[in-house]
Amino acid sequence: MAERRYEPHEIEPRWQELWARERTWEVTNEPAEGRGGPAAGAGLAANCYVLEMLPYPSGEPHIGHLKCYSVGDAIAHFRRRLGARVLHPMGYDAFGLPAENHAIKTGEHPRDSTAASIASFRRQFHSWGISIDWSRELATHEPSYYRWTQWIFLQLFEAGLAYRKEAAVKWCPKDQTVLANEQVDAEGHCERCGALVEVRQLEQWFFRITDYAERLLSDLDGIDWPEHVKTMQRNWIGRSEGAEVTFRCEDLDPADPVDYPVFTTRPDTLFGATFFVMAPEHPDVMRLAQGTEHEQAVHDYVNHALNETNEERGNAEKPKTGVPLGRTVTNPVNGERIPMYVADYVLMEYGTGAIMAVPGHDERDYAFARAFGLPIRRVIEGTPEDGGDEHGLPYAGDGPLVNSHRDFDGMPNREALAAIVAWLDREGKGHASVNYRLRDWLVSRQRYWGAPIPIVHCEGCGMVPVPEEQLPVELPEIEDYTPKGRSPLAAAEDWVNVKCPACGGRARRETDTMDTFVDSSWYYMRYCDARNERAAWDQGALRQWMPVDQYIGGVEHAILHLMYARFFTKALADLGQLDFQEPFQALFTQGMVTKDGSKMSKSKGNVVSPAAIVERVGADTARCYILFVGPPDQDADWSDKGVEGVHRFLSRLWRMAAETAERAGAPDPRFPDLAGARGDDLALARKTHWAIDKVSGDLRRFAFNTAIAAVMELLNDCSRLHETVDTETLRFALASAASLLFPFAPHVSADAYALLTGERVWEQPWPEADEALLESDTYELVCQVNGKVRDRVQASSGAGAEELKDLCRAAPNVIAHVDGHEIVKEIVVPGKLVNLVVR
RNA sequence: GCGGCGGUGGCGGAACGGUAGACGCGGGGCCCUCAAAAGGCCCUGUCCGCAAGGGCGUGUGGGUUCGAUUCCCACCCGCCGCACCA
Repeated sequence: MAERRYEPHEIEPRWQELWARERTWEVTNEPAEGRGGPAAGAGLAANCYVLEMLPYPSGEPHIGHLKCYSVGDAIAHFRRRLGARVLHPMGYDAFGLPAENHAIKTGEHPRDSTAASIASFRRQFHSWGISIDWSRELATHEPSYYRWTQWIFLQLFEAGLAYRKEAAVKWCPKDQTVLANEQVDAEGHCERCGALVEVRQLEQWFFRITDYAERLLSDLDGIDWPEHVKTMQRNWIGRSEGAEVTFRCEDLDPADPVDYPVFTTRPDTLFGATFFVMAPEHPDVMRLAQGTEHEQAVHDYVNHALNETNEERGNAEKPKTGVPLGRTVTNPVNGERIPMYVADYVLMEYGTGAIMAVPGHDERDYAFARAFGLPIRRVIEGTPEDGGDEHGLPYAGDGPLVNSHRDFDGMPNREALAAIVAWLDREGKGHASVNYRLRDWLVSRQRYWGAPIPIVHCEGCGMVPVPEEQLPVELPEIEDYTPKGRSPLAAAEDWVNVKCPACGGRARRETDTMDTFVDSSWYYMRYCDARNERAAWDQGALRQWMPVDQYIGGVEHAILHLMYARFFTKALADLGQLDFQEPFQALFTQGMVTKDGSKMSKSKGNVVSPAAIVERVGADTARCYILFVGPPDQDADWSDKGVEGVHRFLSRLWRMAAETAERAGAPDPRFPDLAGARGDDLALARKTHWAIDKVSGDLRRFAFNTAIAAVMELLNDCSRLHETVDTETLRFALASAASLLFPFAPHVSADAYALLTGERVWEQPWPEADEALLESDTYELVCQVNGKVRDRVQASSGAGAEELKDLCRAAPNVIAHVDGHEIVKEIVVPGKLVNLVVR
């Protein structure tokens, strides 16, 4: 027999070419009925949408991409072979800062460097053999795509969900540009030039995601996402129940008092409020201090606070600072006049930017009161073991009210809370209220490489949307990508100066571009109808595929991308553009791939390049290894030795398949009936069916590592028994191994399967385990004495409880351990064990 | 501080409340070979023992149970997210 070698570099391109030539993985938008298939019976939707998060094309794909698409491809293949028509597309999130920074440095147009990266990604995805429907490929920087990004912006604008307002934003004085939060390091330096970042008040575009806070929160209950991702989203939305309470200030003009609402989660402690604090950014702070002895101090304090970095200001450990405003407000529940302060521990962006301070029952207010010598009043009774100072304050627990009002004193605080809110409501001094931590999404960027915001500023008409038929507003060609205090687009004078679409008068284009998260908030819908030139999508096309059945990506997108995409879906559904509420029915988050225990990075020199691995051992080995190394939702450490082990396994599988095919003569699509097999043939048939059962179950729960291990076990049995079993039995076992491994290692599996059967494995239905062969007529009964294993004996599968007890009592080593003791109890677990409890 | 995830051999990791350590890596031995590479076979938690067998073992301490890596309580350690959120 000729020596046969596993040659991935011959096998892999051969199958890739066939799949490309026959467009094997393309699906049309025809309704599913015509296709039938076993899907309906299996309870699976006949149409199934499997999607991995689209890559940001920068340089070459890294090992994290390999993991993500290996997971997604395994699921896509499995669903297909269960009978579903699977949509599995690919695209590129092509706008963004790295390409722009590269352009600033080298002068190369971002479009050119992006095109080069996309070509590299596309080439590698082909070389990995990922089953992609390439007919739907898209890139977010193409005018044919961002035309519809702009269209969606206009939908939101017209619905009042996109708006402009002044906001405090991060500003780099050296680069003369606004920075996104993520471009500022922990110490408050600009990521690119290292200059200290400032805060500036500038007009910016926002999406009104806060309108959707409640639905974004409650709809989490209906989707199949990992619990930790849901928790992160819940925390980010940060819902708090409480009350809004109005404090009145009559100091400026008694005839024209000003009302300051505050949000509190503890209206039950209202009687304990002994001062009032405003955030430094609060618009009234300077007006209030004006003319008082504190005016200069307030001015200095506010300026200092605004220039502090988040890091400095956000530190809860730092001592409380602040300045009196020299004014008072009236506590609505008892008419007390309490002093006003400005302090940086109050945040403008949460609640109303002002708080009532209850030092007796809030740690921060307590610290402030201590530092400023303000009165501290207990209004809820605690117990001595609650801790705190010599008076047991601050006390955050529950208890009856004291020192409040005769109507409420003695009442448990939770009850009092409701009663006080009801009273405030009746008096018109407050009402129950819900507050969210979530803030509106700032979407404008003073950057070149993004989708232009399709708005025209007219001297007469104000903000005018660009008419739909004029979309896309294409990016102008410019020479200099460096921002200079305004968007680089502003330099393209010919482009900026336009006629107002409404009145025909002089107008200027909006020069800001959109945050790249806008582009990626709707791409999954575009795939459903990627070549539509008349609309972003056809609703009928969406109905066939959406929502995504299985979404796959890294946890780093747990909050932003996944929240924004959910917001888009809900907003567009409200606008009648879709008829579903959630974009991703199920989510799987894959863990990171590390090397030597730490994140791969160029500076550490521990980067594993997928291209180099594929070059050395082939794509099947690389894909299989990354899924075998551990549970895919957990982090995994890359080991070159481990890769070799998987390569040996695939090599053995292919070689044995080739040898067995030769021994069997011609390939044959039929398998022998092994129901009546005996001896080793029966053992191997059983192992095969065990593996089918195991891999099927493991695939459903994303346990790819144990699925691959099961095929390894099957192959180990094949080599152990290959000389004693019938060739046909071996052929069945090996073909099954190839069939089960196909979702993970498609090329070698397709090749082995074809050698043995002459068939295309991806056209075969997923194998089904034969119940009869999963059962065995005897098994090893574990015999325990007092819970410790003392012996093992053969028992027949049909044996009853009494028979099993007898077997156990008769086991030699059981006899030795029972000797001299009394059996007080006998536990029988049929099919497993007998436990004798002795005394 | 709050929330989440995790802690099992030399290593990555397996284990519906029922034989702890599947599978792989590493290590040891052997076969094939003039030799090597490749491949194949066997052993491999730990301690005692020639063996049969036994003791100990899933971060720590308790609990529930005939039986706990698994369930409950209290801690310790590590990683991730959020954090002066009123």
